[in-house]
Amino acid sequence: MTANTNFLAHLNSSQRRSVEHYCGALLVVAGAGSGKTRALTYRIANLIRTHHVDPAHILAVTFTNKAAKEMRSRIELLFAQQQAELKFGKPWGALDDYQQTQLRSHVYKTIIKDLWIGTFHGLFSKVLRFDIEKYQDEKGRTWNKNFSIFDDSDCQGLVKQIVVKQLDLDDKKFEPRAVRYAISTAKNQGLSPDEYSKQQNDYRGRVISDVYKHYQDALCANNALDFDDLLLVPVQLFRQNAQVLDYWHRKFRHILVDEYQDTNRTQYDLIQLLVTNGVDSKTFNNWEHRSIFVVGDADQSIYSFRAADFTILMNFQDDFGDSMPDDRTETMVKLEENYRSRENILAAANHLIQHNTQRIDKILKATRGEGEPIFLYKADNEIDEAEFVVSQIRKLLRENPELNYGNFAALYRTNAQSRPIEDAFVRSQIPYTIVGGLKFYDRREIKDIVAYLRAIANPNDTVSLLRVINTPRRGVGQTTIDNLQNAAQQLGVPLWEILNDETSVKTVAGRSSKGVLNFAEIINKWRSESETRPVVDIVTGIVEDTGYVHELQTQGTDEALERIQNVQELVNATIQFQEESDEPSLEAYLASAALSSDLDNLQEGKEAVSLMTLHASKGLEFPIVFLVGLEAGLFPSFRSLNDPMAVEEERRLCYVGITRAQEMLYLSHARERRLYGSREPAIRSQFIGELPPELLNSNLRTKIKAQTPDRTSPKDPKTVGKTNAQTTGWRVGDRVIHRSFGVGQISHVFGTGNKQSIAIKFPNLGQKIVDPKIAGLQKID
DNA sequence: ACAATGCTATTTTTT
DNA sequence: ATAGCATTGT
Repeated sequence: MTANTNFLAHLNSSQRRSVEHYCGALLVVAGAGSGKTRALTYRIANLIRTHHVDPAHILAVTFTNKAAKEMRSRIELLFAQQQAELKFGKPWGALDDYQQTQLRSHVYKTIIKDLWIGTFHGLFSKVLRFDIEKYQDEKGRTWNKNFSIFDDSDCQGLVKQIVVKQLDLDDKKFEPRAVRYAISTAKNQGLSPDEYSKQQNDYRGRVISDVYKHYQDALCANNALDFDDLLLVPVQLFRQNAQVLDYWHRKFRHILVDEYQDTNRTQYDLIQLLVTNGVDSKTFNNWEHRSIFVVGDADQSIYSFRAADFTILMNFQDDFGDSMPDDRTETMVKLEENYRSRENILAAANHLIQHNTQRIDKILKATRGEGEPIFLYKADNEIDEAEFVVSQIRKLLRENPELNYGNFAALYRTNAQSRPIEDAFVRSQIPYTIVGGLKFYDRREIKDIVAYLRAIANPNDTVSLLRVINTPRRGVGQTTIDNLQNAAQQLGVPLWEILNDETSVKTVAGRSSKGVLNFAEIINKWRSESETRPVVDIVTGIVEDTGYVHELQTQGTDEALERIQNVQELVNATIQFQEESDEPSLEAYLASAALSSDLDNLQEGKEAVSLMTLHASKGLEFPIVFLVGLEAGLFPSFRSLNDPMAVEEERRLCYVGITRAQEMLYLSHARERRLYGSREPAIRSQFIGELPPELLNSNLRTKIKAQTPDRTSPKDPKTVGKTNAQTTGWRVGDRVIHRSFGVGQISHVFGTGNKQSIAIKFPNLGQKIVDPKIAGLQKID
């Protein structure tokens, strides 16, 4: 047991309590930089090492694939380090490279391989590969295990088809994007088309529900699922098939969820079902050899647009925990010591976030000394702002030889803001990597090749077939395609059945049949090859047989050249996939491609400045951070301005940004910014005024002073009188009327007295959390 | 069947 | 500003 004591030694008491948690429920409220990844990885190691839990019984959910990868590798290292002592009697560092690799690969085979670590989407798409054939939806629709995963643009295309072609509606009035979003929201609330339909009583709602039905038909016809289905289908399957649920419930005895504040309803349902085997959480109490361990920070909840709901985190104590107050509870631990940022940075972050009304009370405690003041730069325009970033990077590099480009990050609200910064970096020859924006797998050429792969894996995937039936050009035009599709529809068979039948093609396609037949032949050839050959071979084979790269070469433009490069990168990606994956099937590759994000490719240790959105920066840290574009309407986004809860989310986003910084933080805003091509005047963000002025240095003469009144200040006339009459007495179930949201029903009450906030469900707006002191609430009897 | 031209929405954030 | 889209022309 010496190894154990050793390994728990460098943890503080809260971390230690988390790591040593064995059975039952535990909520770890983990502030930014408080060592939550360490808590998670150590706990998994401790379950296996101390409690002899079989790795195959552990399910760990992360927010990104990158986090999953990192978690695996950290756990691997922990075990490898232990075994270094056991097998070689030496500390890890004293081993040579060969011994290290040998140990790591041994650990991988015996432990890591069996752990289920991944994102919700990744993990449950894997579950579906096993069990989707046991699922049937309310209309009897079924899927098989070769299902395709449709990305956002595939889905939007489907919706557009339905709106315009099938229902003959105006796509100005029913924007595919908006309709798709509505369907997605319905799915995230766990509503099937029928259930959704029942809730609609206006025209628009009924149309959307109609589109939703057709949309499900289309997905089914393609044997395809969208992102939301990857979670919703397992929930429905678990509910309709007790044996399937029981199997996974027995398998996943220890469940860990990271970033719990950003889970949505469906994700919660999955966790709830797996933990309790379908029993109500409140009556469930069989925690023998079983645990649920979630880590999160309500202050970092920034995905409500994706239906994330941090009240799920705030309800954890009632759902799974002992519901005791904070000072007596056994099922919650707070990690409040911050090991990342300097005190000045933390003070700014703490100060800012206290402007929010709805949060779990928590403050980050500094452990690393005061540090430099925060610097605020007021730029003339976005170009000046970018040049400021450049000049500071140069200055800091000059003055601090230990720094390199990799220690810097520039964070912004929207992807479009990267442009001027990129331009400035190019001019100044500063190396940079940009994370996010256009994803690798969103590039046209990559989507083309992947469409071939999808069509090969899943003959019913008509969307993919249509994408590439004439790519590269093989003389198959729109009329031919229409004829083929009509034929398929008349016969009630998937398009592929027509393409695969020579006589049909010749009758329907006439002169164009040569191209169609050639296409079908290529698909057939590689479909049979795919049974034995690895994914790389299929990719290179497709590229070769279709003349895809050849066509690009004849074009010879710069753009074409870049596309060729990207195709080569795809080949490399498949090789890498094969090396890293323990199940290198075509289906598994396609799943990983569909669910991968650009973020996953961020290599640390590369000497380049990182550029990314604030959302993408969650979970990362950098010695020096530039937070740019702090302007009203940009950050906070103009879409949030009339919704107090949305502004709170923007503020949390700002909090996330600030807490990425370890040593130094630079904030900037421009007086004038180019937007859509024209210059627009800009005023600085309210968030700047919410930071403590004494921590800020600035290039301005005028002293910065707080201009926004403190919302909870008793000087605010609205908060006096009116509210004192009704600060207490809010109860779940009460019907209330809200100044701007209308009538709703209270679904939850958080906290007591002055710190109270309440969640209200509004029939059309969903759930909102409001501060009763400022919301102008009235109870209706 | 395909190229060229003009029009338009796009900008919140992403698994 | 610009890329992707739709409509038009060859």
